[in-house]
Amino acid sequence: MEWQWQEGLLTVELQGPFDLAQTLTCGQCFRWRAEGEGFSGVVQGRAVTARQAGGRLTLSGLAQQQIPWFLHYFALDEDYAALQRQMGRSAPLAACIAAAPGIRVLHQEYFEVLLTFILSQNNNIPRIAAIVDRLCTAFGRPLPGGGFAFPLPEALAGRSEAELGCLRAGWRAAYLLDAAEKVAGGALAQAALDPLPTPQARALLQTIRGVGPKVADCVLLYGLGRAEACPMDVWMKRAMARLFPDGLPPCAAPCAGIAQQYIFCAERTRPPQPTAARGR
DNA sequence: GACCAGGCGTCTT
DNA sequence: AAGACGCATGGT
Repeated sequence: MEWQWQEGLLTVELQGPFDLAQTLTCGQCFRWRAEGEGFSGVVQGRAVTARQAGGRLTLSGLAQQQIPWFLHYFALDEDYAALQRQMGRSAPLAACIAAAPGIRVLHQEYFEVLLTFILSQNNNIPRIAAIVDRLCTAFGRPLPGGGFAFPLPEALAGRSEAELGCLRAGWRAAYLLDAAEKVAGGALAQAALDPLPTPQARALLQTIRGVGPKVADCVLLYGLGRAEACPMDVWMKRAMARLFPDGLPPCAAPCAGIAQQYIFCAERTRPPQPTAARGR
């Protein structure tokens, strides 16, 4: 894709479907906030602003050498037009894509995804975001332009549950500590997971306390770039069963997690179904 | 007050 | 293997 770097501002000419707002508000990330015409967030230890105007995305706050990383972060190096053509061979899936065709599955930072989705269990999105904010404020490096980086594993490893009390994360605090310790210790460092086939990586992730099948697949999909990983909670299983009584179609299997993201968003915004007329 | 929220660990059958 | 239950917190 074409891009231009000028005075700290990255301008990308978008190819294929892309919608910044859909991408940042579809429940896959927790650190972006709508601000004015665009969004602001902290990624890769940089306070970044993003703004879309039609077929053009502009980013500020990043360093020049981070350009390729950020293009990959927004999945701008992937052919989503082709991906959607492929998935759209299934009619119900095509309908889900049509509900939010501009979604892209971000390539987020592994440790951040691990912790934020541990926090997501039996929780709601606004509160997850609030806890993540407090986590960064309390344990993240302060950034020049204000705000805080996401904490390093080492900044949390060895802390006590009492020290995490300020997060008001409840019983999830103990899970954060176990995750941080295993990542900092190397056993669950990204370098240990990247070489593994997805099933083995999934099993290793689940050795962290508080990481079950759902959180593990969120980490695989959002944090480790495994597009085939498909987070399934009970709500999602019900939606899948209704939309795909014969199972997810083969055209979606290699990118089941990406398909799942369209389904999640389409279902979440689905208008209440008219119930059968009831006498009264 | 009851119920719910992108679950998981533990304890029962 | 599958189901019930509690978990801490905050919002309807």
